[in-house]
Amino acid sequence: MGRSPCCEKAHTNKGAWTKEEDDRLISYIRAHGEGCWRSLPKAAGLLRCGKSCRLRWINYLRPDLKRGNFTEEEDELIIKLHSLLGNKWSLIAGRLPGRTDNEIKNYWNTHIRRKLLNRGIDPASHRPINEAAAADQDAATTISFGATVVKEEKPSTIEIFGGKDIKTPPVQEKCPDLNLELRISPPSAQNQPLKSLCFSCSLGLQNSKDCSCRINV
DNA sequence: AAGTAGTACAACCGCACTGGT
DNA sequence: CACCAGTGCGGTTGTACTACT
Repeated sequence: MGRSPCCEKAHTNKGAWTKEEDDRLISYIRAHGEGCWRSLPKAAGLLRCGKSCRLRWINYLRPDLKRGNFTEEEDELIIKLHSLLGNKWSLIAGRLPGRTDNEIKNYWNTHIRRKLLNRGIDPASHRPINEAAAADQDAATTISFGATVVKEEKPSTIEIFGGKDIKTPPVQEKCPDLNLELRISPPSAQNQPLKSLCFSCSLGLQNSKDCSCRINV
């Protein structure tokens, strides 16, 4: 049995949003707030599916969005976060106020990828391109993922970013040279007094090779 | 000026996850 | 426990714009 479609496609608009549609969406959300995207289009008088409304609002219409070019600092932060998190665009966006996952994803694919390639760095692994190619060959024959070999069959839940749970995949697929052995511990263990944290630790990646504060030592 | 290639980004699609029943 | 609806995420596509020939 298949999942029912998210909307009645025969009666929905697709493609670029018009100014009038934007205005309708903005005024509806201002009046009623976000939530219940499925029923929103009908209530707002929009011939769009809820998904489309949500995307338009989150990626384009939200008042707290920072439009315009990325700064050099933002570039470096994205690269750093990507090396730690992989293609977890929503998590990366969470560390960049005013930026959306879609925006960062697009920016990565159009600008940063090229920038890293020009530096001779493989954008997927964040290793020098020669080394990354060699690692790829290894992976093709041994199915090894470098320093981190994940044996568990089922995903486990880890907590990072102030309480948001994410699932780790059963296979570690990104940044093979990074130790992403994330701390899984009862809440009591997380209530250690806070030292001043380095960048990696502030992300919940205490055992990362990038850790400079050695909080766990 | 016209045609073509490259780039940037908005939007769509499909799948996974979550919570309610 | 299974099922389902709603939502969120990541990958991909479509298209407008710009640069180049």
